[in-house]
Amino acid sequence: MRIKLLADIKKGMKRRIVIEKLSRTFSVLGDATRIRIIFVLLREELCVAELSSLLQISHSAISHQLRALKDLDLVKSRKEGKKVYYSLSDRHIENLFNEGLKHVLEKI
Amino acid sequence: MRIKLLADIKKGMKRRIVIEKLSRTFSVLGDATRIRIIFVLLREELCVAELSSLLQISHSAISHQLRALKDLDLVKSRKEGKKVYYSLSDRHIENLFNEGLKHVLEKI
DNA sequence: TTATCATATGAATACATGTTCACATAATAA
DNA sequence: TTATTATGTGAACATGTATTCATATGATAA
Repeated sequence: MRIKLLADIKKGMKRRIVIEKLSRTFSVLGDATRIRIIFVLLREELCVAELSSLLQISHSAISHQLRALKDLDLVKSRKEGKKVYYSLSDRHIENLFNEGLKHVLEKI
Repeated sequence: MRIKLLADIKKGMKRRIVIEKLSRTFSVLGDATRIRIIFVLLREELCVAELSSLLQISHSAISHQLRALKDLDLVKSRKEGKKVYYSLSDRHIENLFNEGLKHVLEKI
């Protein structure tokens, strides 16, 4: 084992909080339903009923998943009367998706 | 509901296989142990024992996680005598990480 | 050959997670 | 007010997953 190299790498390791947050962010993207939600939100902000109709998933399930996405700051919401419109919270998400897609499409 | 918009968005939706593969890829990144493995592999290719020592995780656990990463083509391996050296399989992974980090560090 | 080292793997356990169901809010209409 | 619409939420169930343990494989050395 290359002890010196390992010690050097160890110094450069990220803080635990960063690791945790990053893994939780990827984790929340690691679900087909949430991926589909984000895909359509890339096109347009949508309310719960529209997402439910588009993806053929119950209002409740959509709502639960939107909460998960919101907890990790991946989507934001805007109230308009009874409806709540959801959209992506920033442009990094589009970049993340495009990088992920590049990787996936290369290996198919 | 904006029926016409929804129909239009529906047309642009990705195929199921792409959604599945992408979500599985993000999912495999959604674990602190695997994130740490990838972080150190960004610096240098490492063998199982080195990863185990560096991250203070059993050989077996490391080996299981490396398999998960390899199944999704995130890492590749190279045998040298008794040892097996692992490294990242392509440069997209570094970009993915950097985009993820940007998002995470912005919200901390 | 046998012994040792490095890694891989299957089973089992414990924990995490997605969906459904029932119900609770919140906003508007009647 | 009550009724209706849109969304949110807690509990429960089922499924998925990470780690440990024991064991297996593969490579090298003696």
